[in-house]
Formats: sequence, structure tokens, C-alpha cells
Amino acid sequence: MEERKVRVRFAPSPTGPLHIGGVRTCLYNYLFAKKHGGDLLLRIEDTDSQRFVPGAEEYIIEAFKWLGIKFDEGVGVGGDCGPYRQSERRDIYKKYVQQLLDADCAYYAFDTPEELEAKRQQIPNFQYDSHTRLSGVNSLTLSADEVKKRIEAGEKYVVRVKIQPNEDVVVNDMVRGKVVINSNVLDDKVLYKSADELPTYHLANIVDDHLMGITHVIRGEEWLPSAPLHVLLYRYFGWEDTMPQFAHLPLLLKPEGNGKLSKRDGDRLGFPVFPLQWNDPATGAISSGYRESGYQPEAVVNFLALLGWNPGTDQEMFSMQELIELFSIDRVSKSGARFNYEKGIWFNHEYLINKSDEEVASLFLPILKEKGYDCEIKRLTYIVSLIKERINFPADLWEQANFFFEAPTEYDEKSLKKRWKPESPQYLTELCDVLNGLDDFSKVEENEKLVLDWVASKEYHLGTMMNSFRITLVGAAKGPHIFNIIDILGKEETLSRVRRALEIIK
RNA sequence: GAGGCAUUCGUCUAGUGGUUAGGACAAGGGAUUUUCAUUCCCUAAACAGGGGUUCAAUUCCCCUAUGCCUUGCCA
Repeated sequence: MEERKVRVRFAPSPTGPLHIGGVRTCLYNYLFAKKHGGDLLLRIEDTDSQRFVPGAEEYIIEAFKWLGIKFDEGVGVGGDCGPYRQSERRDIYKKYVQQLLDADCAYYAFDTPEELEAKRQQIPNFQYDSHTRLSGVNSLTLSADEVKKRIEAGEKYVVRVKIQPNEDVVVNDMVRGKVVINSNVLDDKVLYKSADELPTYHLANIVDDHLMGITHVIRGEEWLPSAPLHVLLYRYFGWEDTMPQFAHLPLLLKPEGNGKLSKRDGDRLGFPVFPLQWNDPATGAISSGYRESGYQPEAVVNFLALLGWNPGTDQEMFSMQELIELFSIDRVSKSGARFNYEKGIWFNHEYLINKSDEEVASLFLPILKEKGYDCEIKRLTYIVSLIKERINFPADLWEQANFFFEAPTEYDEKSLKKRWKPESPQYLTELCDVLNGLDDFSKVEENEKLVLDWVASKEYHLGTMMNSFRITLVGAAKGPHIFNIIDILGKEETLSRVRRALEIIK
């Protein structure tokens, strides 16, 4: 077989917001494609007309745009293999369904959902397969005329794949190696439903991957059980020579308890499970997103990349470029990964503190405005430089810096108890005079030396002096270097805060 | 029930037929700091169990257990 250009696809179903596990799947596809100089396509698998949710497609596109994952082809970008929305490919699928029917690899079935449900109730382990298909209402048990009559009368039917019994089907998985399954345990899956004239996932998936020249199918482990069916479908179609290689990724598991990560875990534990905030059009419910929660897209990418893959070194911080260079499917782990969102927070912290003060200041500005304050970017950058290391999210900036904008109106009791001494009022009264004598608060080091020397000459207790001073400015025993604080506050505000505190604190 | 996949510190994971089984997050402790935080250092923490194979198994094989996935006219 000649070397084909790598082409992979991400094929979500527009049934709601994109789950974070889907984001990781797409990321791996992207990394794999770029690593090998190939293409990533976006295909929308909307063959279930029942579950279509408006806005989901736009959401998906916006989410990957935010994350810096670019599609080379597909919905939203175009390409030569379109349309890329399965609902727009009805006619294509019909042709291929017919091919399978003609090859005796599929058959019509008229059993109603109710009849099938009844069988499942009555017969333990019932499945539609080579053992049971002859008891069904289908083109294998009905005469050709009868079948024709029913179809022409508009009776609803489905087309099922006719699985050949008792053959070992081999799936060569890039992550798991050789997986062998006997076709006896496979059932005659529905390939096509006349009700909406659409194929099911299995058929559409194989036809599209083939037509779109997909070389590697990288998807979640939940697909592994149906991979043998897919292999068989390639065989029945006669496309085995260009069948893509499969890679089934380990699942993302709940942070605690059992099972795979779900939306509810996020609600319960307080972290997002979606890349962007999602406002459910039907219920009006709002689900939080990584973007709106203040995560940096680079942090999300980095975090997700390491959940199920690692380069085999101790390095943990990776740019997208590095990930592309280092990524390889054989370093993908086989077992499910618990979703450890605390590590995600750590990544966000790292990315935030690695940003320049100016960048972080620009993240702070809108938050500040929301609080009703404005600030010169230069001054804000200065403030940010003092508190940047303390934050995990941009929103934390306010908590760390609010006292720069709002004078304390009350004073933390614990701090007072520990740091406010009987001599504090006198100390501070005298300190005011000293501060008043300073000509420029921006001379941080110089001022500090002057004040410290003064304290030493008076033989005052430095800790009491400075901590009391801090409480009057901040309202508690916390915050960055005090001479930076008064530099930002300015002489007037500094003195007024001290004086006011002296009146209030008894 | 059936089929499949998996199993190294609490979590994400590295790793090897002979290692003090490594790193990170989280946890605990300490140092630094005029406060808080940061930073730095330290500590505790794992090869699911049982059989083989082998001089030697966490590593290879088998069994068991456990977990997960699938079992829809959803994807």
C-alpha cells in the first residue's frame, strides 16, 4: 500500500455542548495530524434528527477556535470532500446502503421497536443476529414481493447489516494492539432507517471515512466494542485495503467514585466539564465553561494533553508546538484517567504567572471595570506585579488587590488580635509625621530605609509598627510589600487610611 | 447475563527480567519573610491477589478479583 497523507477527523454529534473528553479526543487528533503533516477534518454527525440541538455546531467551532485547534477541512472551513454535515449526505448513503443490500451483506427489517422491545423482555440476551434473524420480520423471511409491497406502501423499515457468523474479526488498535472478536457475538446492527432516510452512525461513519480519505480513526474507548463491526463493514464494502488504522483512547473518569466523567460531576465538585459556557436553549440551564471560568486555553490544552498521554520525560509544561513535536500514539496510556481538576488549576496558575505583568493586567482590567473601577494600565501593571504569583484565575486578582481600590471599612478581627498592640496608636501617629515628611512615595527602597532607621532610632518594635500600619491600609494582616502598597496608594490616601483606622480601631 | 478493555503512591503517570520503583498535583512538616502569599527544602505515600516460567518478576504467561466500556431504528 502506498503512503497516504495522514487525514484524521473529529466527528462530534451536535447534541449539546462539547464534553471535555471530546475536546481531548479532538486535541489528540490534531496533534497526530500536525505531527505527521496531515489534515484534521471536522465532520458533524447529525444523523439522529431526534437529538439535534440548535447552536451546538457553532459552539463546537467556537470552542476549538478558543483552544487554538484549527481544522483544515470540514464544517466551517469547506474542502473537497463535502458536504461535511451528515444530514446533507442522504443521497450518498442511500447508494452505499444499496450496495450492501445488493451484495447480500444487508437486509430489510420491518420489526417495530415495540416488537423488538418485547423480544428483549421475553428472551434473555436477545440480539438480532444470525441465530434470531430468521424469526424476525425481514427480507430474509418475507418473499421479495411482500418486501416490495411493504416498502411501496410506505411501511417503515430499517436496513440491517448481515453479519456472517463465526469468523474472528481482528481490530489492530494502535493503543491496545490486536483485539480479536468472534462475529458470533456481534448483532445485525441497524445501518439505515427509512423513517428519516438517514443512516445510523455505523454506516455513515464508514462511508464518510472512506470517501474523505481518512487514514486514522482516533476516538474514545467507548467505540472499541463496535470496532469489529466497522472492520466488517469495510470488508463488506470491499474497502479493506484503505481501511483506516484505529486508535481507541482511554476514557476520562470521574474525579471520585466510579464511572466516566459526566456533567453532573462538574456541578457537584465545582469545575467545568465544557470548554465554553453553555446556555441550554430548552431548559435555560447554564453550564460553566473553562473559558468563562478564567482558564487560559494553553493551560486547558496542556492539562488535557497529559491526561492519557505523556512524552516519557519529567517535563510538564508544553506549548502546542512542543506537543505536536512530541506526540505519539504509542505513548498513549491504555487505562482510564481520573479527571483531576486540581491539577488543571495548577496548570492555569503556571500559565498565568508566566504571562507578563502587562498581559495579566489586561485580564484584570475588565474585572475591575465590572467592580466599578478604572485604572491606568501602567498602575495596574504595577499592582499585578505585586500579586500575580498569588492567583490561580484572573478573578482572584480582585480578591488580592481590592484594597488598592477600596479603603478598608472594617478590620479583620484575627489580625487585630494578633498584631494590634496597645502602643499601635501612638506608633502610627508618629509614623504619620514621618511619612508626611517623605517627598516621593515612589522611592520605595529609600523610603523603606528611612522609616526602618527611624523605627530603630526610636527603639520601637518593628513588627508591631509595620503590622499595625499594614492593617490600617489593607484591613488585615496580608498583602504584598508595604512600601509598594503606599507607593500605589499615594501619600494622601495612605495618611487618610491610617488616620481613619486610628479613629475606628479601639 | 454476554463480549471487550484495563489494573504502579490519594490522583496523573515514568520505569525495568536484578532500580534506594522516578516525577508532578494534592497532603503533612520545616526554612525564609515586618503580614499573608510566593519561593525553597524535607516527609509520608504505590507495583490488586494467587499460581507459574526463571538463578531472579512489579516487569513474561495463566487464573481470580476489581473497575470501566458496549450490549438502541444515540453517537
